[in-house]
Amino acid sequence: MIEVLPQFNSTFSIDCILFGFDEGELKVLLIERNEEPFKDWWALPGNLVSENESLDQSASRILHELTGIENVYMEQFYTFGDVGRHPQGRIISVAYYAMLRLGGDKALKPISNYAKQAHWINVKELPKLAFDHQKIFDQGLEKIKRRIKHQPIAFELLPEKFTLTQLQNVYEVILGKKLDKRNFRKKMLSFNVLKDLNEKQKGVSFRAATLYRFDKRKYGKLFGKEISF
Amino acid sequence: MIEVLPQFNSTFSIDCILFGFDEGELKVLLIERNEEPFKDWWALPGNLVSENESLDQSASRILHELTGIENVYMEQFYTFGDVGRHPQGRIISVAYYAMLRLGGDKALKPISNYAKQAHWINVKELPKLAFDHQKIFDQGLEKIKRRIKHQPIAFELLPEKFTLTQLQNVYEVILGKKLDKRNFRKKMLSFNVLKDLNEKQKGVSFRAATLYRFDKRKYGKLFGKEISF
DNA sequence: CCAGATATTGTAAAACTAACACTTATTGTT
DNA sequence: AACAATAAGTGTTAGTTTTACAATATCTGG
Repeated sequence: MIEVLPQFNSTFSIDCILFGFDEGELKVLLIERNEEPFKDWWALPGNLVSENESLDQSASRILHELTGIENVYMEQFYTFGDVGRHPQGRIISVAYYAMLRLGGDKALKPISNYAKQAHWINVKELPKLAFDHQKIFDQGLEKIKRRIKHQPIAFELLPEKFTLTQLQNVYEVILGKKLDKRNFRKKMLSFNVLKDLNEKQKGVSFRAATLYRFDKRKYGKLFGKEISF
Repeated sequence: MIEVLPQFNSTFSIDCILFGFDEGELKVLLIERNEEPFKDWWALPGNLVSENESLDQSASRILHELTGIENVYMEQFYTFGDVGRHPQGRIISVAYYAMLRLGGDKALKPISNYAKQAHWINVKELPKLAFDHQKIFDQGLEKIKRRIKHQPIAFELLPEKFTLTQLQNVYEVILGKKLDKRNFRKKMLSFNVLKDLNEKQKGVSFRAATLYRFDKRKYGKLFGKEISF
């Protein structure tokens, strides 16, 4: 087999935007870099793709290495390849995003040593980011805004059992606008993808709300159809 | 500056899906390869990215080299990076699509010598394609189906002056279903992006239809809003 | 039992969608 | 000049979806 030799040094990497939802705010997982270039800067978690893994596999591996999390569906959304984007050579980056449940069972395991620390940061209070990561982030946020309007993916950010008000909050925070409570509930329930658990919220000092669970089986039927908010 | 050396030979390419519309059919531009691998196979036009060009620039260059066409908006839609996708090494491909007016002023100039020939081929009669190009094509077609439902991009496939029936044909062919004539016209005109040219079709042996032009200024206002068919 | 906090519920007007068929204009033919 | 052929052009109605809007119910803690 004749190998095609690249005419110049080049390679490709994955960057991940991990969205989380906590205390009524949309968060993104950032790491503080411990190595040059951009030492001490905040950045999206990412890494070079290895020889024997596909892009999707690479994204899963990187997510796992950086967070300990497995079995999360990540979606590729864009590839960033401006000439000067990486100071150490021609490296293009394939960007993925995922939406995670924070807290609960899946706490974040320590991050590999290439980062000083990792934190969930409110998307409204982002620090200056390394490389072109601000651009990547902005585009990722736009992507989930569009997606959440058409597919009921907001569940992925919530604990397994959640109230309709919590769900509405997710929509409001991502879309950046208030929604009408009655209309939201009517519409959401009409999709028939929420299972009423006949169970109430606990530990609140006011009327407890009904808990719901996302019904994957029914979701399959909805998938493909378009919904909107 | 410390260069990051890739740990293995790898590089990246662009593949373009060029959609055209002719004789009531959706077409795609394919080349017949003149070199190994996949010599004599049909393939999407594509090439390696050069050192000093961004991905977008590379896509424009490749489009120009292969078709002589310039100033067409191409949109990146996905990056294909399975391990075995290219028999000559680890080459991932960033895929773009564009919608072109066929015929008229912009005839295709001869293709560079790396292809035996290039042809516009009906998307319903595709030959077996090289590499993973069938997969790339399928995904590109899905993409424009989704996009045409939400943004009035069908114009890009038509000559500058067109009739409503021609426009409806584009929608029907891409969406793969018949649309109601009255409802289509009502809706399309309600977007206010078509300028009535007070001019009639010529050379037809039946009642001549009114010609319209796409109004870019008004389109700007619509953009962002969602429409649907 | 009262105050505070949030959950839960319905209705009416407006906008949009979907279904449906006949008349008009033009050309070419007899 | 009539007419056959062909596609252009046009409205209405019923059904569905969206929007706007506010009072009552439930629970907790003091």
